[in-house]
Amino acid sequence: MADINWTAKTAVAPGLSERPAGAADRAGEGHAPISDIIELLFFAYRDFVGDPDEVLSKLGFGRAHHRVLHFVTRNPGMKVADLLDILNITKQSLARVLKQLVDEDYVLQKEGAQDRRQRLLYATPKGEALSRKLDALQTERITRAFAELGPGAHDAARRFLTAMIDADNRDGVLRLIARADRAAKRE
Amino acid sequence: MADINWTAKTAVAPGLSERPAGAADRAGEGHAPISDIIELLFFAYRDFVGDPDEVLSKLGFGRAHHRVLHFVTRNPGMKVADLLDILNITKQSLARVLKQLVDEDYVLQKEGAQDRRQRLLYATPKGEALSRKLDALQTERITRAFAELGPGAHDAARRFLTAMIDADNRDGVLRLIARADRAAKRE
DNA sequence: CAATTTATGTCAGCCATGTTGACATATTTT
DNA sequence: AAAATATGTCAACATGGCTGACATAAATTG
Repeated sequence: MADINWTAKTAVAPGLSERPAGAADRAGEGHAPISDIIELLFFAYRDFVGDPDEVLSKLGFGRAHHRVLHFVTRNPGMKVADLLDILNITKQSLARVLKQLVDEDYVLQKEGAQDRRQRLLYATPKGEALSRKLDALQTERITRAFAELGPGAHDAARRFLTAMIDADNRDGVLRLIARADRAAKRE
Repeated sequence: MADINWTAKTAVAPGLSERPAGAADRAGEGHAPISDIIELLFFAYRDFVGDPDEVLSKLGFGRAHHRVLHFVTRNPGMKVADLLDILNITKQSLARVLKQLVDEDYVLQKEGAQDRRQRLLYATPKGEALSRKLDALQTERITRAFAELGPGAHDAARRFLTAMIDADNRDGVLRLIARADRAAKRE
């Protein structure tokens, strides 16, 4: 990850680059514009997905594999159609990465008990281990952030992120998360 | 955008899909695990970048064009090298989208005054207009979220997102944002 | 001044992951 | 028996990352 050294010894803002940033810049006159959130979200997300990417690339996998593995591990026995809805991609796109995960024994598919057309998805122990490893990297970042920010940060972050989701998707997402949390607790 | 109907009439959690979600699920015994943030971030970011994507595709552009146009508009006169550092991509990747933006008169390049090797980047009026339009979509989502959440939400979100950025990048990012904000205010 | 470094551009090709369209197969539903 | 559903698959294409190699002009340095 390269760092940002936008030193700007240009026509625009010459000599400003050595000024310290931080609270002083935000506390000034007026409130900061909303666009700070646009950019912070870009940078935060970039770093957030960057950690797992390094591990994945060593295995010949990419972000797409991570997403599939994550949701399958969190929701054992989910249908292919459910995964497609969550990821919001076509079945052909999913097929490519899913096939690799199945072939390399990270995920397995079981015929549905009630409906034998279904291929229910489960993470193998190998898959669970990788999923845990990848999630641990992201969890570490989040935990560090919350530790810095003090109590209430988790709740604030959750509410902010929830409010950023399309209104008609929010309930589905919360339901998904709640169910997976309950299932995880029962183990 | 498809919605999520993870109905789960499967072996795992039969019949749970009709339960309402929300506060009740979170307020229960113990605190929710961190993984909710992982998933909320995924869904929030997906929707967040989804809005501009629709507009962009009509113009034959993609997300990459948006990013370039956004940062160039916010930081007029920036060097190509600075943009590369911000986006964290190779110059070859940048060249592809930048060339299109220049060819179609959204961005222009001026020779640097002090250093004539530099090609300083500026958005044209056409480019600024598109940038504003795209940013407006994202701003709308953010503003709606903050309105729902009440006062303090903006600050909480900013602090959370900042804390999620790699520590060694944070100052650079904050500096970048602060400078662009000041420049925008002077206009 | 000559040599080197720097800022940028460019060609060529590869890879990951999205897309559309068409079609196949097994199973369930009507 | 017919239709709908869940899933898989083939083929082709687009976007936007990547690497490696090389080119040019301008600035910097010995």
